[in-house]
Amino acid sequence: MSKKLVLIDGHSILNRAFYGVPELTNSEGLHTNAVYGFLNILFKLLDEEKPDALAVAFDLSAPTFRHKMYDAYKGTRKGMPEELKEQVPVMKQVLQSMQILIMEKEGYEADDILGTMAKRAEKEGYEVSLVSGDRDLLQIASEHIKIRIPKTKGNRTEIEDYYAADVMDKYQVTPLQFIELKALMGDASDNIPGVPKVGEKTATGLMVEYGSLDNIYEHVEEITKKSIKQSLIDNKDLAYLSLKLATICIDAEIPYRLEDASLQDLFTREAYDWFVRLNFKNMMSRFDVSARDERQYEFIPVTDILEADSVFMACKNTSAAIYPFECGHEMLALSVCFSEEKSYIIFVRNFITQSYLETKLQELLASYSADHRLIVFDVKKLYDYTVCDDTGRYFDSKLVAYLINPNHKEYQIEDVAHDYADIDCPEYKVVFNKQKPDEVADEDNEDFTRYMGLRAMALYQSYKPLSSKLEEYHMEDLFKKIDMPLTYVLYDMEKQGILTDGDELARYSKELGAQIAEIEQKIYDQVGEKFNINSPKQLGEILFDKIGIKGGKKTKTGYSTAADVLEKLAADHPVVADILEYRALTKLKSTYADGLVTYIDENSRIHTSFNQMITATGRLSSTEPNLQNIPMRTEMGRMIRKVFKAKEGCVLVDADYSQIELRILAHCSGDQGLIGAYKSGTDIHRSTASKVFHVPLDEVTPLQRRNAKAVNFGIVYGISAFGLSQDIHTSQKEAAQYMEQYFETYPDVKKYLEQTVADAKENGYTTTLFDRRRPMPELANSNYMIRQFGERAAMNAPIQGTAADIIKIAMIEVYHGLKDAGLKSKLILQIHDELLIETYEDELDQVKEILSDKMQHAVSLRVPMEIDLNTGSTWYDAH
DNA sequence: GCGATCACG
DNA sequence: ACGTACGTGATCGCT
Repeated sequence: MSKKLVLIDGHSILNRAFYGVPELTNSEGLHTNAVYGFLNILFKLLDEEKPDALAVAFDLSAPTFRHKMYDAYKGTRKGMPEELKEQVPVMKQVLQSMQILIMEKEGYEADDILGTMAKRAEKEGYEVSLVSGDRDLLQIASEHIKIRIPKTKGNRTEIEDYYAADVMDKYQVTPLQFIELKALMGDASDNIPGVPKVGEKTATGLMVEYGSLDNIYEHVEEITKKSIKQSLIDNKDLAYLSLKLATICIDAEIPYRLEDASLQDLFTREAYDWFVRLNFKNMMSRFDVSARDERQYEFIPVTDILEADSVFMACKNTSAAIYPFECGHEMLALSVCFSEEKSYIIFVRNFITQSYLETKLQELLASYSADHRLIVFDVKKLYDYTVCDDTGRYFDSKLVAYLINPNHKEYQIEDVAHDYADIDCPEYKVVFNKQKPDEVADEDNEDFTRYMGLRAMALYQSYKPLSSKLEEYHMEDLFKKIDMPLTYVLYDMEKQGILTDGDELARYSKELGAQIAEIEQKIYDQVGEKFNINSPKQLGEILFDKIGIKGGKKTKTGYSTAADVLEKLAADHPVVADILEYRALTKLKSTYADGLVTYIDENSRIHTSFNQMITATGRLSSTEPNLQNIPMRTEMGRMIRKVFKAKEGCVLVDADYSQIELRILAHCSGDQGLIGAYKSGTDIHRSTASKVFHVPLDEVTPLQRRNAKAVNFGIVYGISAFGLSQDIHTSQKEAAQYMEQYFETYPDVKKYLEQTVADAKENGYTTTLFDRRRPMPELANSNYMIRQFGERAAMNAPIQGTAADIIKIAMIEVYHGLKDAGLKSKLILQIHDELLIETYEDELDQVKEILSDKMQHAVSLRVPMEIDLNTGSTWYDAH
C-alpha cells in the first residue's frame, strides 16, 4: 500500500476557520476561533486519512516572484483583521508543539511550496491530499493528488474532494487548463486581472472549444461575439501575464524533504499545555489514549425477507430509529437501529417491497405505546409511508432539535448527529458526489451501508440527550401536546392543497401585463430614455443623477429606491409615482400571477409546504409557493385571492383571531387598563387613543386612532422611538412622547416589557406561555446595535411565540374536531392568526361552530379571544 | 450567492 | 455618535 501525505495550506485554512467559526476567546482574551477551526479540520483529516506524513505551508510577507512580474500584485494576504492576525503565530506554535512540519520560504507563496511537495511526493509513489480553501490549487490535481476543500458548517466540517477527473466533471477543463481558464476570467481575490468582458461562462466556453490560450489566439478571428473578440485582442499581453501569475510553481527551490514531514507523536507535553491554555476542552480527550473514542459499529445489509421480518420483530419491545432512503417517492432502502452496536439496512429487493416495509412500519407503530417510540428524522416526510395521526408513537429528533434551539437556519441530520450523538455523518454529496440515488443504493456498496447505518445509529443515540434536554427545559408538553401532533395536521393540510383557477390567473396576468406596458412607456417618455426599471442601480442613477432629484444615498451599494424613500418624493415628481405603481404591478405579475401557475397540479390544486422548523419564534412558514403572503392590503392585489376557490359543493370558511398579540400582551402583563378595554369590547385602538390623548371615546379623531394603532403595533414589536417615528411619519421626539404617554396609561405593560428583557438577559433566553424557548445570544453581544436588537426581539418573541402556540393548539383541536364529528371538510391553510377550511355545504353550520369554538377556547386568558369568521366561494370573498 | 425590494401576519 | 421597529419567502439584478 502506498504512503499517504497530507499537505495543508496554512493561511487559507486558518482564514476559512476564522470566518466559519463563531467568535471564541480564551481566559487571556486571546482570539482562538481560527486556531480551533483549523485544529478541527486537522483532526478530521488525521482520523479520516491516517496519513504517514503531514506538513503545513504558510506564506511569508516578503515579496514573491509574482510581485516582480506585476506591480499591482498583492498576493493572498491583504487586509487581514487584527483578530485573525494574532492567531497566526499561535497556530504555528501549536503546530510546532505537535511536531508538525511548517514550510515557508521567501519568494514563494504557500501554493508553490505545496505544489512542489505534492508533485515530488507523487513521483515517489505517495497518495497526496492537498487541503486548501482556495480553488487555485485544483490545477495540481491528478490521479494521485486529491485537492480537498473544507467547508465549515456551524460546528461541523464538510470536505469537497477533487481528483483530476472531478475537476473535469465540475469545470469541463483539465487541471492544467484550469490555469488558463483563470487567466481569462481573472480572480479578484488574488488580484489576477484577467481579460475584461470575459467572465466564467465565456472563459469556459472558449476553453472547451479551443483547449488552450495559444489556440484561442490562433483562432481569435473566429470568435463571433465582437466585443469579446476585441477585448481578447486588446488584452493579449494581459492574458499571458495573468497566465504566469496564476500558475503555481511545481519546482520551487525549497529545503524540505518528504522525510521531514513524517508524523511523530502529536500529543506531546507542549501540545497539551497549549490546548489547556487555549481552552480547547473537547479536543483534550485526544491526549488520553485510553479515552480515545474507538467505537466500531456494525452495519448489516438485509435483502432477505425472513431476515427483515426478524429485524422488525426485534424492534417490537424496544424503541427503534428508522431512516429511509428515497428516490422520488420510492423508498429504496430503510435503515433500522435499536442498539448501540449495529444498524440494519433493509433493501427493497426480492420479496422485500416498499409496501412490505410500509406494512411492517405500521405494525411496529401499532405495537408502541408510551414506553417505546419510533425515532425518526422529520416525521412529516414519513407520513407518506405510515399514515398515523397518533403522533405519540413517534419521536422526531429533528423537531426536538428545533424546539431546543430554534435559532438555526436548518436542521440537517448531520448537525443533530454531531450535536446530540457525537457521531460524524458524512453528507450525501461528500460520499457519493453526483451519483444518483438509484445508483448508490446497493447492498454491496459499503459506502452506502455505512452512510445509512450511521444515520439510523445517530438517530437512535440522539434520543436520550434530546429527551433529557426537553425535560430540563420543561418542554415535554410543548413537544407532545403541540408541535408533535401538529406535524400530522400540517401533513394533511399540505396534501389537501387549495383549488386554484389557472384560467383566471392567466386573465389576471394578461391584464397586469397590459397595465405594466402602458405605465412602462409613460415612465420612459418622462425620463427620456429606456432603462431597466427593475434594477435599483439603474433606477437610482436615473432618478438622482440624471433627473437630479434630491434624496441622497442610503444603502451600501448606492441610492436607495425603496418605497418609503420614493413615497416622500412622489408628490413633487410625477414619474416617481408611476415608478411606484410599476413596481406594485410587476410584483403582482411576477410573484403571484405568473409565479403561482407553476404550482398548480393536475387536480387544479396548489400544495404549499408548511415548514415547522424555520422561525425563531415558533411560527410556521410557507414555501413553494408561499401562501402566507398573498396580497391583501391593496384592492388590485387582493383580487388575486379570487383565484383561490372552494371545490364543487364546498365553500371556504375563514376565521382569524382579532388582535391576538395585543390580547396576549394584556394577559401576560396583567395590565388592568388593557384587560378592561378588551373585556368591555370597545375598539382597542380607539380606546387606547382616548386614554393616551385624554379625549372622550367618541371624540377620538381618525388620526389619533391611527397613531394609537401604530403604538400598539410598536409595543408588540419591541418598541423604539425611532421605529415608531418612521412608521407614523413624525419626529423621534414626538414618537417618544407617545410612548411615554402609552406607558403612563398602561404602566403594567411597561413593567412587563422591562421584566421580560431583564429575565432574558439573566437567563439568556425567552419563553412563551407554553414554554417555547428562544435563546437570545444577541443580548450578550459587545456590539450596541446587536444588543438593542436583542432587546426588541426579547420583547417580541414571547408575544409572537405565544400567538403561534395558541393557533397551533387551535389547529390540532379543529383537525380532531372535524375528524371526530365525521366531517369531510378540511383545514387547508394557516396564515399566522387565520385558518381556512374547505367546507362541504351541508357541513357548514357544524364547521363554523367547531372552528369558532376551538379557536376561541384553545386557551383561557384574562381577556376573551375573539375571532372574525367569514364564508365565501373564493378566498377573496371569505376574508 | 447576496442585497434590495416588497408581499404577508 | 451610532442606526433600529418583530417574524417570514420570492423575485430580480448584479458580481
